[in-house]
Amino acid sequence: MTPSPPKKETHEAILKASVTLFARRGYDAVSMREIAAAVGVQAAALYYHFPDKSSLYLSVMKYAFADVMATTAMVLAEGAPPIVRLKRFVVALIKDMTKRPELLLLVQRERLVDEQDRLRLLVDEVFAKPFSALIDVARELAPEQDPLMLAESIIALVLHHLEGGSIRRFMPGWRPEHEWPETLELHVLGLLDLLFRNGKTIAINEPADS
Amino acid sequence: MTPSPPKKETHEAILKASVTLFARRGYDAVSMREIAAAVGVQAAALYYHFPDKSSLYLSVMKYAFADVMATTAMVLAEGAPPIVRLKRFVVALIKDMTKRPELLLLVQRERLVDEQDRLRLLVDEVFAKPFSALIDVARELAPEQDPLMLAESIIALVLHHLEGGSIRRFMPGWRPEHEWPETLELHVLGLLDLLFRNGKTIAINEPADS
DNA sequence: GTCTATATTCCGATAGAC
DNA sequence: GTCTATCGGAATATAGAC
Repeated sequence: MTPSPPKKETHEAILKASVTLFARRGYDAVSMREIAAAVGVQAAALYYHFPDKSSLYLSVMKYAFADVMATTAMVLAEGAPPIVRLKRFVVALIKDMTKRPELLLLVQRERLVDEQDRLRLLVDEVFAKPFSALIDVARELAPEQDPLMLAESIIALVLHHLEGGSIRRFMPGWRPEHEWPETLELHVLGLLDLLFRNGKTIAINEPADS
Repeated sequence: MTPSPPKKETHEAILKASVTLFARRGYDAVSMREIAAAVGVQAAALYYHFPDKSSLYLSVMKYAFADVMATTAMVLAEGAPPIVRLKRFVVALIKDMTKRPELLLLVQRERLVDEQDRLRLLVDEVFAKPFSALIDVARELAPEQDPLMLAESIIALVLHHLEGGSIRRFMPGWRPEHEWPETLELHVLGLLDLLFRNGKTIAINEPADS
């Protein structure tokens, strides 16, 4: 028998391995040979499944974000006071991005690209819907503020902490618990109480989520 | 005469051109030939000034951030109420990063690197001092909060907006004024008043800055 | 579908003339 | 200090056998 029998699922195996590699090291730094090695095939086999490297990358992005943000958007739409929906969104976002850190890395890298087509695609297919829901909540919660700016600030508070891990370790005063998701959750929810409840805590009674 | 007479300032010209290239496209995507072309010399000439590409990159980082953050740290140390110092810091940070967007890009890219030596160096030589000052202000301003988390959140509120430009343009509800520095300044200062002054505005009486 | 083999291009870096 | 010329290697991608 052949040492590695031909698999029917190579296509998806390529996508899966590519997500990890592209996320950790970026498009330029990852070679087709490397992806092939991770899958267990020769580099030439990749070109049977994808026409070239950049097409593969686009497929990887669609594959990686296929299901995300669906539950996140749902949390925002439920019938509850806006501050509660917002807090649930923050909790869900922290959990999702902690569970799949590659997604965060892919977005971080994509924000550095200036190919408008790719960005447009990513926004339309992944972010547009939950972001609209978040803007609606922001408008309801603080009508006197610019809803888009406020929505981005909420996202900033969550994502910047999660993205900063590698560099924050060296900042003066850093301790390991600064990397814990619970620490971030407590911190951001506290800020939201300060911002919209004059510091009074409001419970959120966790709904079933992802 | 030779068409391009040998310049004494080639060393700095290399650094200057490299800042732009590395910022816009990243370490891997920029070739030595490309840098040389931007300077107007042959690739081999670069190796007279710098031993190799990674050494060049390190020199580029030191060069780019040499003066920045110095004035920023000063703003934080002045004798004034902590909320005022914090607001001045935010204003200075927005101005600096708007004036030199390459710096923002370089930091964005560096946060995706996991070479600990490089990150350690960048933090020690560039960020440690102003960040410590920011933490001190945060501690003074809100003793019940974790100062490091709060400091990072302040930075998040500024940087995330500035970094998001390319992708935010496609978000639903976006308008051109969302890219204006004044819009961001007004927004963040408003949030700080909500957070630490129960919504009451406090003026900051701009000091002389960079 | 996957392989081996290879064409082609580009990379970082060096040698040596001037 | 900068040049021309080039080495050695690794990259993407293709051709054709199986």
